Amino acid sequence: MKTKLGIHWFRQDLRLSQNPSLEALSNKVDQIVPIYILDPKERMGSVSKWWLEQSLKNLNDNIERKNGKLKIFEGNPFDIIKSLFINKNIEYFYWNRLYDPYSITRDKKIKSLLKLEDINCVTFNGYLLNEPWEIKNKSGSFFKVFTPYWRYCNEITRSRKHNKKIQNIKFYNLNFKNSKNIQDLNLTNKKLKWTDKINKHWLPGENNAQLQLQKFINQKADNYSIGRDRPDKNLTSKLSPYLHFGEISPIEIYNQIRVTKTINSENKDKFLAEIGWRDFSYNLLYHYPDMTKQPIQNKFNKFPWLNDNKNLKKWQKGFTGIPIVDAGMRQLYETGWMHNRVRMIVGSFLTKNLLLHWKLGEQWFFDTLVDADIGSNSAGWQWISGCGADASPYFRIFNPILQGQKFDPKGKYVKKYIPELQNVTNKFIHNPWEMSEESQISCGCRIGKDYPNPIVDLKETRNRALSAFKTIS
DNA sequence: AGGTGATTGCC
DNA sequence: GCAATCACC
Repeated sequence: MKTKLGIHWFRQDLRLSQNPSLEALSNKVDQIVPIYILDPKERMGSVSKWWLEQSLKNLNDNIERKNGKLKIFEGNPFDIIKSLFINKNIEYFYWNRLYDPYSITRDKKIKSLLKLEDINCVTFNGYLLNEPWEIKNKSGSFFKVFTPYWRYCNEITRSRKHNKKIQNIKFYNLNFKNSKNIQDLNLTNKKLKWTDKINKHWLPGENNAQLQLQKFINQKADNYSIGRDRPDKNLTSKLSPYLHFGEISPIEIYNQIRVTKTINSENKDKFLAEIGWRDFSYNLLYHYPDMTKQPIQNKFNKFPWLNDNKNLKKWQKGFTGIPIVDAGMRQLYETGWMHNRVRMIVGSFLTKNLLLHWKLGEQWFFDTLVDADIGSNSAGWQWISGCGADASPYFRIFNPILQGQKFDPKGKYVKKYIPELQNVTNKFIHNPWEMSEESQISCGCRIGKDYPNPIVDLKETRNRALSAFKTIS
């Protein structure tokens, strides 16, 4: 009897557990041929490439434990997929959907190709809690504000039935002459020392994603509601990169958190809402496919952004003279990640105080974050810069001194990433330029020499931003 | 998912 | 003198 074969195309679903496409395919075929295609046209940042390489290795290890091998390709997915069926006995081709405009267009074409070739092609949602096109408000439109969006989505996600699937995936090692090894993809630049540093901070892969979730549930979730805002404490889940690469399913996270009795409802609700923000971002991106490049409020096309490459560079490398901003930017560059509270602060500083275009921030974050994700990243930048769907401009000009004092009261976070400020007293840790000359000398930090003066005046630039907003409203 | 400046309320 | 509160940005 002929063995029935099907291909599962791995994309941002680099996991074997709770993978709807894999589960459905297992019920249709005897053995699954797992493939991954590196699509050079897909936007991917430097740090993401590093993560991807690690994650593919981990996935392949898990597949090899089940006697298969992840087949890797590089190039235009349409052409590669077309070539896979030549002289091969493959009847099924399944994948989990992606929701960014590039993937949607690309995958549509591939789906019609497979139809022509008479291959059974079915796709699944393994990436979001809900399909963006299914979520509508009472007037039949999509939501533009998070709170009502989440009230609705949380309810339907909660009341949905979740069947625990029993895994019995059988892989098959099928040979293709155009397949490659992971290292042939050249995802990491060996000359670049940058990713060596990231290495120390992260363990990519499905197995580690599960450990990370358990660690969050057991050690952090109890203090999440208040603790999540404190960059000086390690109380966030750090699941974002795993979610981006699909090393863990958002539905699984949602359900596990929901059923854990030891987490009180306030902490649960706050955390689930963060998972909700991720879906909300894709809800926006689905309905505003130009969102990565164009402001959602088009009056922002007239906004008087400044052109100042020097200030941009100082922001990127963490030399603005504002401690909480610099600490955040240095954390990002060093670890590939930044605490969310600080992301908002540095975003507000770039777009409001420096008056630099939010796209510049979007690009830098996309290149340097381990969790760089088209949806969350562009939605976040539009939100903080005030051109997003629900933004009101003056509402989000953060005062980085107050933010620092409130969320990093002892300057522990600032000192961790800015050694120059090591011996500055609590009183001045977020505004060191206000120290007397004697204090500067006695704490070994002369402002303007050991650590820069603020590159802009906070009060002045706040007012400048407000008048800039007036010119377009 | 804020900030500012003015006013009020309290010592 | 100062913290809490509010209206407005």
